[in-house]
Amino acid sequence: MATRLHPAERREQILDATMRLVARDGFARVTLRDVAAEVGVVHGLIRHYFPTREQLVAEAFDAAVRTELAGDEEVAERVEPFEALADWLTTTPSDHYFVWMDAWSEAQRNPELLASLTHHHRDCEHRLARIIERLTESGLGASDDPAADAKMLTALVDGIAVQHHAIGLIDRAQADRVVYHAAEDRLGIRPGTLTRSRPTAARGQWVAAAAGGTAD
Amino acid sequence: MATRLHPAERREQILDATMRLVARDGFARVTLRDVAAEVGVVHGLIRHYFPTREQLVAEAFDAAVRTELAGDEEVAERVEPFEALADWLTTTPSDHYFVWMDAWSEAQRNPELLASLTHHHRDCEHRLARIIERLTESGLGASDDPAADAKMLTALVDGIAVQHHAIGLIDRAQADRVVYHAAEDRLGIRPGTLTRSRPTAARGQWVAAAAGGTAD
DNA sequence: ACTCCTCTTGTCCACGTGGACAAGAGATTC
DNA sequence: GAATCTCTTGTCCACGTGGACAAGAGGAGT
Repeated sequence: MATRLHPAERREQILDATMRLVARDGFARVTLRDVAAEVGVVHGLIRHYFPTREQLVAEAFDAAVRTELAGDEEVAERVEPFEALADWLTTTPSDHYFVWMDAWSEAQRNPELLASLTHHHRDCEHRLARIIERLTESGLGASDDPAADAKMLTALVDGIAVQHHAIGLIDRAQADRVVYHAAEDRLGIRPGTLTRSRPTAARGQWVAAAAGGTAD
Repeated sequence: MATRLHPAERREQILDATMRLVARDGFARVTLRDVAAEVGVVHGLIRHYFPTREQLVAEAFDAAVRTELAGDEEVAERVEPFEALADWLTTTPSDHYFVWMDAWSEAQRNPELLASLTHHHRDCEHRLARIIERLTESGLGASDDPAADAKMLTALVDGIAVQHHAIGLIDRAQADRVVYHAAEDRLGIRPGTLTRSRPTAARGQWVAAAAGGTAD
């Protein structure tokens, strides 16, 4: 039925399909048969590429985040620090955050996923620390301890994302305001400097807009 | 087999058992049969009390949080503001946070759970705002907008909890430090004033210590 | 044309799932 | 003591699950 693909392509196709389903249904609810149906093959084939369901979802998460973050670092180095900072603080689209939140709880039962999560979280934090360093170097802001400030702001962004995306307690504008305000305060930036520059979800989304949910 | 209980007792027993399992396995993995086995009854009985699995877990979460928070408000009003603040910011035990994190992602697929989550999150935030008000009234701190500061600190605490409990990126001391420092900074409190007073998890835990995990 | 080799399929299994339901057990009421 | 009501049980169902496996399909290399 399905035309024969190069193994690498097929693999990637499976990982993509997996993430699409994880974004919609959560890690725990994605079955091999769902993934197979999404790809358009028989469920036995999924097992041919990934020995267990756990490995499949962990690898899919890792690949997806890797893709999501690819190139961001170079972009962040090129644009001016304020824009890089504002982007870092606010541009993660909603469906990506659902996956992160789900990963937080799923990681307790999936060591591979935990490892991936730890690695990428640390990576994101380092990137923010680098932006803060550039900010300090160029005299646009001040930070005694970029790593500590990055850690605090990372936590704040995650917590605000929960309030916005998961609980729906605040809208996007409020979420931006809280985060920008805290960053300006913490980094000695004149209030009102940080603004959202990129439109939401400039990067590719996992869940097609056709699925019916709003993009934000 | 199981001795006959008053309906209300039996109900509560089922809700307790459910939360114990949710804390261990996550919302998505708790089955009616698991709950029945935990209580020591037949799985049909669970259905007698709760028509669907969704309602069971949502109600269990609601009841558990209600119990967890009961009395805290009165305590917070009695003790001095610094202690109330420090307690609010840091005393939630690990297994409780696992449940909260799990609820964040589960809420996307369980409207009742979302409603409960929204309600309790708002409640927690209000309680913190009240503590901040008392702080300002007594001249121990300053806040132009207690609600906004409470929102920001709530988000920070949640985000730090993710880094500590879920990802294991930082230890408890670091987590405390970040949160206390941010609160002191935000509320005009002299650095180093806030300290952890209560031992961890003074309140009842959902997962027995005998389960093997550390209490923190 | 032939042989490999890997991708791909279809089918099988034992098991667990949420849900349904009739029958039984216990207390309460009359 | 009999009727009633609700809690409780055991058993049944159709379905979906992860996993296993033999057989087939289709290129690549010779």
